[in-house]
Amino acid sequence: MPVDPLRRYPGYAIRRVSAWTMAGLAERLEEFELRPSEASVLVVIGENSGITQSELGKMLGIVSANMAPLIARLEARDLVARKPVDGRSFGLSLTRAGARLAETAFAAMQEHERDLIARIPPASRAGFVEALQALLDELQD
Amino acid sequence: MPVDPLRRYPGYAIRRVSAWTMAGLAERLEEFELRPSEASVLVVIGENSGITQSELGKMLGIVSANMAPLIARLEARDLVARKPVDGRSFGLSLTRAGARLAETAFAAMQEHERDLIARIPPASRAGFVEALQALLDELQD
DNA sequence: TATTGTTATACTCTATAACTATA
DNA sequence: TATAGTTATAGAGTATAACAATA
Repeated sequence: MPVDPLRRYPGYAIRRVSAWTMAGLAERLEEFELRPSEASVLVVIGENSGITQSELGKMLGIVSANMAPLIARLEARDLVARKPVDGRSFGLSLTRAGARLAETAFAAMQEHERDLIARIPPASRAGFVEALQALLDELQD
Repeated sequence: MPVDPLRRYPGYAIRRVSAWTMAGLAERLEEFELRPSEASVLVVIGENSGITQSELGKMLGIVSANMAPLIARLEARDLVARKPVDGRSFGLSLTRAGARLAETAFAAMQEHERDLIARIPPASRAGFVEALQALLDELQD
């Protein structure tokens, strides 16, 4: 009987869908003992060996204050190595174990993405992806 | 020079866009001293006077353990009134001040939604909204 | 037994401020 | 002065467990 006055608003829908899909991804990554943010960091380092923390943070929208302990955890697990590039910044790279885990985690993430897309009516998939890309471009600044 | 391997994935894009738009909404609601979750609760109660906490939580995806303190805060500010409907549940309604604030906050939320839509290329808006509705329907269970 | 609401607690993501060290 | 990174702290949303009271 109750009426939901917010359902029709895309911003509200994004919020709900995001929370839902992130919970699903977190569950999927649990077996690797990786949070979503940690998995995305591993994948990005794997594709950009030598990237610095600040570059990584800029790409993923993670402020440096949060990046520091995140990288520290991955380094403590011997998944990521840090080598000074100058006196104040580090080049990040994956260890053997890190590269292996990044690949497995990325596969899980891609499977998760496929499951998500599969739930969208085919006719609206293209517009959905285009709109998200446009919004993501907006926030790249 | 660095390459972002995640940009093209809609699930990842949803996560980033959600965080961004929610931060914008939170900023917009700051002048009313309302969090996004509190504002949405006010609006839903306004449209469904007498709704119980459990019904409200089911609609908005808020578990009862988190609904309790949220409602308590709104009641303490004299925005929401609780009347027992039976020995264990309460019917929620807005006070005069609550109704006034709900209306103002809803207007701000709608303005925020308009700004979001305006950033989407017109050609992909329909698909975007349709896809989100389909996903929201999925998670209604 | 199931439902409603509460309390306590914890996790994740996000953010700001203050700081050190280096460019 | 500006940049890279660190530490401490806080806010917001989400979640589970344990519980009391009621249906």
